[in-house]
Amino acid sequence: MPLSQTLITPELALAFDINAAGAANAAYSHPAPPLSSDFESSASAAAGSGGADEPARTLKRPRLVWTPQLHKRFVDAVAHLGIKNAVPKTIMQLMSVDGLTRENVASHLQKYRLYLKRMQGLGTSGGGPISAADAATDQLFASAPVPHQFLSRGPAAGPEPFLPYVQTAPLQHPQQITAAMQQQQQQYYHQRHLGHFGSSTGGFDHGFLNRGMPQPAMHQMVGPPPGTGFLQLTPPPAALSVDDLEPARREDGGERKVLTLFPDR
DNA sequence: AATCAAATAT
DNA sequence: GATATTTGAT
Repeated sequence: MPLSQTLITPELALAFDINAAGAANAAYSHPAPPLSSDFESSASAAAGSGGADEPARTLKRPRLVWTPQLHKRFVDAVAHLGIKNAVPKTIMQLMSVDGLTRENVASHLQKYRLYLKRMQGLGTSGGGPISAADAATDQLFASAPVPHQFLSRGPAAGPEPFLPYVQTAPLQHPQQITAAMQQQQQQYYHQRHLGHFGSSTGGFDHGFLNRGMPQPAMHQMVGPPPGTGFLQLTPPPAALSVDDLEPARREDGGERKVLTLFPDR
């Protein structure tokens, strides 16, 4: 283990960084220019200088939360790349979410592939039982439509014609965005609570059957359950930086503190 | 160097 | 339980 790192604990360094970003956070509302220089985008600089004081590599970034919005971006990216080119690096680049790392994508991609594989198997025949563990992890994946090409057996399709967000779409009003996001959030939590497949005979209630079906507004179940903390990376109309969000705090005990972009309620 | 899938860790 | 990290192979 590198002795050079032991002088400053990750917590200390992290706290330091929070303070540095604090001023910017105060003015949350205006579109924060990508502060991304701190993290992995500075890899080249770090390599060049060879200095030991590069925080980017030393610092633990907060654990990424794959919101339905973010996942949708992921799926779109994969779809547009075509299965051939859909590898972590390119996916990450296409998504153009600031602060998103290749490893974030790789990890997610691995899970997503397992999900797709399971789906194909279940297509025609009765299909074997899905493990409880698998079913539990499908929540997120069910939130975004699965492009048809993913389920086909034939040779991989090429990149799709239209490109969605390489160029930033014209901005909507912040209020509208917030509202839309909240709706999706509600839906997400709705699924979390009522989720699982209750169906007994025959019909599965897989998420992709929900394609385009607007859920009637339910009771007002809002906001994350208190106590469950997470950091949300928002997949932005324009690239947003993770740095814009207050990093989740990790303590030695493993306790995590929360932070969400959305107003609590 | 990237990627992948499986196992394992947090 | 969800995500990260490690591992070993290509």
